[in-house]
Amino acid sequence: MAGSDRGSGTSTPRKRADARRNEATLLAAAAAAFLAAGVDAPVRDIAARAGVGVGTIYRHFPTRADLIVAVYRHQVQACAEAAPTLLATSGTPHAALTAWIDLFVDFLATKHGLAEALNSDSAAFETLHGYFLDHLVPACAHLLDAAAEAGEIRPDTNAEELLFAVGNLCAGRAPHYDARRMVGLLVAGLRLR
Amino acid sequence: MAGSDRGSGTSTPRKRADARRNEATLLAAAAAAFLAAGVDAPVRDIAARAGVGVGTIYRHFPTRADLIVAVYRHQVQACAEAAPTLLATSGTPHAALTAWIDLFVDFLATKHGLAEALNSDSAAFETLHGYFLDHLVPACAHLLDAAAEAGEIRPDTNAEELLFAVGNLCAGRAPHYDARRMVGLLVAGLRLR
DNA sequence: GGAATATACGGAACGATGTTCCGTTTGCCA
DNA sequence: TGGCAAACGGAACATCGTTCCGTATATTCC
Repeated sequence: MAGSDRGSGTSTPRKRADARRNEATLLAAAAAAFLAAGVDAPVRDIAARAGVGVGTIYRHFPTRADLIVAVYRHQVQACAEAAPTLLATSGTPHAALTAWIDLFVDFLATKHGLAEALNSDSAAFETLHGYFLDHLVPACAHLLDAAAEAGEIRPDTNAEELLFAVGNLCAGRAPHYDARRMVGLLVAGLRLR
Repeated sequence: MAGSDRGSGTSTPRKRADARRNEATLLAAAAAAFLAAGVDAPVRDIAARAGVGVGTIYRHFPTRADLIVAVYRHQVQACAEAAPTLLATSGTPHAALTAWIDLFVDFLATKHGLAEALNSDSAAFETLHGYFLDHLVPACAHLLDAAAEAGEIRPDTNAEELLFAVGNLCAGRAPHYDARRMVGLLVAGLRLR
């Protein structure tokens, strides 16, 4: 986690100093651009913010998904790690599930275009899709299992599908639309009656 | 509804024959293009299919939303009109609601990109948004009211928000994602327990 | 310290797409 | 039939993602 000059197995020769510097600059620039214009911010804008050419972006982050993942990696990880904690501190598994999904919704709601990108079937976003799924599905499945075992929800619920649905509900904004409430309805629909 | 040469109040002079012909051709071409490539089909493709220049498209349908509305107008109307029928023939209001929403989902699911466009907050799609809302919200509200009155669902449900959520759930496709099931969960969440 | 070399950089260039604009064509009416 | 307003076509412009290659520079080796 802390190491930075080791690749997978075969030793990666270590990148040039300017390359590492640019990568960090680019990450900061992208974060700023995403905040200002959403995750669809034009490549040229990000490059300009970082003071580099567009080629440099593509060299470091071949697809937009790679850049998005790099920018939000820590927040996704934090979200995933919150699941067991919530399960331990909440009254019931269903309460923990609800709280955790709220966390996820809060995360998505503050990133314009992220939910849309997440649910795009474009091949370019497959990496993004995969990253989120790899990290968040196990966390969600854990909560789902606990709630199912406690007899609170129907046992056949698929974590991947649920997260995808939540992502969809968070995509798009409208005057009288509250994604949180709709997600709440969805989670309520999970409950056994 | 059947008249075609009257504007609002001041008499519209009636369009030229070639203009009327092109409009019909364009509608057919757009329908075909939407079917083949989704509602985001390139303007040039539609123009080519119709054998007209791109300028002609913009003259008849200033925004893509106008074109989409024109293409799907009849289906939307049919969907709206199905609501009272379903209410009369279904066992319970909630059953009618479920059936009607299934209808809506089926409609959306067969139009690639429509749900996405519907929930886009882009100003260009405001017309589309408005059209769907104007026609479908009353139909849905009717069913919602009936179900609420029968004590089947929570009475504070907003039709516009619900439809928007259903649209969102239908946007985006993934290997293990079934929009119908998720919509079912959402509607189940409406029920009083 | 001073080349040699691989690495990284910058930005021009290309293709796709939406949108506008204006010279040309054509239906319509007198 | 002549004239004009309506409509047309498609070139032209703007934006954006993506690629590519000549140039610059960090690193290494002597």
